[in-house]
Amino acid sequence: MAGNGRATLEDVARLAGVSRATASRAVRGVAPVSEANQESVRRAVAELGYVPNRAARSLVTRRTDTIAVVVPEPDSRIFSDPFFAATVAGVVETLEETAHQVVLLMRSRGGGTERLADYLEGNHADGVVVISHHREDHLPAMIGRSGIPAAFVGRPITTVPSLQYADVDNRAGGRMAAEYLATTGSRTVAAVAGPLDMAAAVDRLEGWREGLANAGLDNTIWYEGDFTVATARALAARILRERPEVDGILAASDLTASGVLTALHAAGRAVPGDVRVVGFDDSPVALETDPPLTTVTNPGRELAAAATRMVLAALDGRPFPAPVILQPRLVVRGSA
Amino acid sequence: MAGNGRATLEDVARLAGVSRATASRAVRGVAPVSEANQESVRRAVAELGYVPNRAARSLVTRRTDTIAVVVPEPDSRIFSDPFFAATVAGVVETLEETAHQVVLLMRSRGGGTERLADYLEGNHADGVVVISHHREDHLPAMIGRSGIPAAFVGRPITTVPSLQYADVDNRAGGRMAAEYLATTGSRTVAAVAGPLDMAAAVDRLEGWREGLANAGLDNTIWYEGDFTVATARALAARILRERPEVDGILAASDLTASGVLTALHAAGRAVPGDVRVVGFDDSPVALETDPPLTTVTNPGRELAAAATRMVLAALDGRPFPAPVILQPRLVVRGSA
DNA sequence: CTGAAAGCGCTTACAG
DNA sequence: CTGAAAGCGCTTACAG
Repeated sequence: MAGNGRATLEDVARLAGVSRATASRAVRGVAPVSEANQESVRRAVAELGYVPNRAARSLVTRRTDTIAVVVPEPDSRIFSDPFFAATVAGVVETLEETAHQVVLLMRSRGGGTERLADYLEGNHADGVVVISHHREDHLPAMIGRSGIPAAFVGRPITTVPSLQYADVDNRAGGRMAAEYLATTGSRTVAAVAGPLDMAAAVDRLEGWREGLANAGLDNTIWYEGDFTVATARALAARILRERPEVDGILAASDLTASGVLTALHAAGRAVPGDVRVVGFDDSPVALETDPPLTTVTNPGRELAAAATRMVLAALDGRPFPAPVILQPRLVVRGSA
Repeated sequence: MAGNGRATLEDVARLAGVSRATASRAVRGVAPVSEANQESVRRAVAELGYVPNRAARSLVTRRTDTIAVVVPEPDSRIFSDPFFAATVAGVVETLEETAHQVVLLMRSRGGGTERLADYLEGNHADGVVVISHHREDHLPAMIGRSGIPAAFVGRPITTVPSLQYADVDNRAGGRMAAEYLATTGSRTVAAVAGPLDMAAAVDRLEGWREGLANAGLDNTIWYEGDFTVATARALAARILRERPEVDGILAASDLTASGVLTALHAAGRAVPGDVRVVGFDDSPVALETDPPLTTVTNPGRELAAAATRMVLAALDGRPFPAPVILQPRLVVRGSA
């Protein structure tokens, strides 16, 4: 056994009475190796508690068996949004099955995205899944330059050909939400959008406006937010001041909707009696608010799993032909 | 240059006109190497865009320059708690400076913690920071067995000698919260605890009960929760049913408190008029509720940074002598 | 189906 | 301060 107490493939081979090459093949389960040798190697591995040395393997295979999850957000609060939490879980779960390790890359506080670029260009990961991408992080270009297999959770806001992603049809979702409010009685509908440097925010806003226009309602009352509760509250309060006649509010996320609800409560407006509210995400938050949220589905876990599988596919040399777009559903609960 | 287009140390050495050994020393910035050679290596590195191969380095140094963040939770919703989000950010930030990569290890859904054990015992990481640890994950024992340098964010619930951790003094924090309610007028105080398989929940509950006893109040009205909003709501509703005379509620976290607030609103109880509420964490949530929360500080980011530095110190062979315990403060806002 | 040999890209005694 | 050489622990043609 090696000096430091950890068994090497050499030890396994010796104990099993085979060559290192055969031991290597048996350990990895790649043909061809006789049943008898397979068995003795298996036994030797168990007895020695052998675990392959990742670095040694990586050095020759030129793969790191590492996928980076890139969260180009300077602010950790992003995690507090259940959508992103689900997203991270989706990546981790999918990669568990393939024995890839998941490296977490965040944007440094106050810093830019250079560190991300260095990491990616350093070939430290085989592939990357990008979560929560904003226009000015320039991730699509950076990734294109590095040539690393990648997929985005959510459409990249910069259109780059060949860039893979998985997304929900946010525009259709927005349309559904708006048309629902319109067809069930709301006459004056305002919207609290997400940050317009993110594709999801842009697409939902477009969908809302389309839906309201289709229903013959004014679609010009909207405010740009940032997916946080605090901003949503402030904007909702402002809406009530500036447009007291509003009887419906479209929120860019469930977290946004919960902020809207708080503002409505504080102003003494009943929900859904006076003002009806529709969220987006169908996250656990939708069940925790009072009343529970009518919202649009946006399955973060599945989207992340799909994006991860895209990266895995690219690594296998069989890239996906097209983005994965999931159709959203409207879930009606108490808020509208 | 290497066949695959990436420069190796060999290429750098050749271009700089030095040996590989000298190039290696210059790249790492370890003495001794002459100024002239330092400069030519620097130039060669820049020209070739050289980045050291992590695997090759790791193979000889026997370090991976990787720290694992272990989140032994089967449920990704844990991330949605701003405290944990802050904690992850604290680790990532601290490790940015040292060029360690951060591997994210979660417990598999429905599965146990064997995968975590395999990973740790496989020497894939140099050290580990544990976040959100429960009694039955057996992480302290597992880590003891593997011998890997580790630190917990939050006191491990199983007392193991030499185990390092950073925590806030949860008991003192609980006491402060309870005594504050008692000395400012609450007569019947109930508590919504966290899950009692976590040390933070146990310690806060003890602190509350001590504080209430010190003030001569009944300290037997408490319910075990799980740090989620939904459970907190249900328990608060139950408290109002079973103990309608309650005029103060101690919540195990800000998220818990927000659930309590929702239940109180739904029941038509004014806060702080009828019932006063104190949270724990002083997270962003405390500013988002209505009214904003009176709460106890629990700086997740700093605790995580401290735990991370403990691991780093252990890797340098200078382990911390004792756990880091931060003193909490009570922050008075609108809810009590 | 199997093994001897080369080689992945580094770091680190060692000798000078 | 510098360089030649060994070696970290694997995988992979290649030949048999």
